[in-house]
Amino acid sequence: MGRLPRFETAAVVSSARELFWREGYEGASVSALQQATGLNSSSIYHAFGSKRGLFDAAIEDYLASVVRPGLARLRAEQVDPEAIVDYLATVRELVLDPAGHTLPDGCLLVNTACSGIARDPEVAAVVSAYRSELAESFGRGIAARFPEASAADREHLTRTCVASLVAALALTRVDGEAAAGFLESALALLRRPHPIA
Amino acid sequence: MGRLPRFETAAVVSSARELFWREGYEGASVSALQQATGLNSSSIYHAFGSKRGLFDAAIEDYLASVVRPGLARLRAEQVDPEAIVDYLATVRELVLDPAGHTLPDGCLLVNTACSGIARDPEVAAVVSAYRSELAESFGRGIAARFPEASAADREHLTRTCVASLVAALALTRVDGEAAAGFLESALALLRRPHPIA
DNA sequence: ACTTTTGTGAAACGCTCACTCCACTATAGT
DNA sequence: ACTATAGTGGAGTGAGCGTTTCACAAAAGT
Repeated sequence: MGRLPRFETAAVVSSARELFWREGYEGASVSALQQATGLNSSSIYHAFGSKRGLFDAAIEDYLASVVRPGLARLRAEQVDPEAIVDYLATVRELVLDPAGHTLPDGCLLVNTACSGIARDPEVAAVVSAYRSELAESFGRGIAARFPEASAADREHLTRTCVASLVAALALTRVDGEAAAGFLESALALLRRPHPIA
Repeated sequence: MGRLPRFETAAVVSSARELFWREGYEGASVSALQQATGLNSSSIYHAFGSKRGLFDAAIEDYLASVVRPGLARLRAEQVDPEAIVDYLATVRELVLDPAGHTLPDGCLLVNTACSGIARDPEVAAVVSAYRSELAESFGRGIAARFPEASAADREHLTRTCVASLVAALALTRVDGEAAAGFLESALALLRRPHPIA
């Protein structure tokens, strides 16, 4: 019953996600969100309650449409020993793109962690869960690559790889070469025969 | 000639630096800066030209008063082989502080890199130079610790340590334990007898 | 056909933003 | 003492912020 919406929620959230990714939560004004989504503010507030509600939806969409597809091979039942290397090498290519068209704004969630809204406990929990998810996926990739290593060594290597990724995404905007360097050195660790001497 | 200022520039910039660190460039409003510094807006604009001018001064002060003193032992002529370990261990303690009173907001420059103002080329250059400065200092610490390692190995280890620091500072706000974990794993690399097997 | 429910459009809300203006005060040089 | 210069206080600028309101449009259930 009632009038049908003239928009597709998925497309709206996807547009909002792009804007938040580019401009950050504080930097994406509601009027810019109106332009990006094609909805006017009354529809936005009707559908999502607040700018914050749309942001939450955009984060969910980011995880579902950007993060998890990228991690798919690391989340599979059988993990390819090359999967973790391929993942980091792919991100390295993206941040190195000279035109900067592919991954110009780093990671929506890393950017969020460094912004004021990260003081909101719910937002902090989402970013923290994202880091856990990265760590779990990377851990599986590293276990597949170094099956004979100790759990402690794999744990350290996993955290180092996650740190290299987070740092690369944090600095993509200001220095793509440096970001690629972080990933290159993480790859160097993964290309050794054993994780720890 | 002319009336003398009723404030000390150093104290004003230091207060502004704290506010920008806590709230970010966009998040620190001019009226909040008035409260923090004790100056009213006309004095701020007279002395610094713009909010952005005060921000630039705050960044300079951050480098001079926070970053470089911390790196002092790594910038000395003779670098202690323990200096790089001590540095990372100290940061680890700071981000782990349960009350979060010591380093609650990560790094002013990392936060800046993840915000909208990082698209300004001058700001990007300052953050990029900060990363270079970190890398050079860490490189010296690692050369002192692993004098017999190859240049390539030291380079990789340096970048991995810088990445671990940057990632820890990026996530301090949302997950201090995870930030400490990044540093812990970097320390594990440094505590091995040789950087690469 | 009519009621009920829901989405839409446009205008406006009070508020804060970065910034400016100007009269006034205070000092240094002459 | 006077002039030139520079800092201060306070009110005010227009623009933009997130959000709300409300009359109206459109579709589902009876």
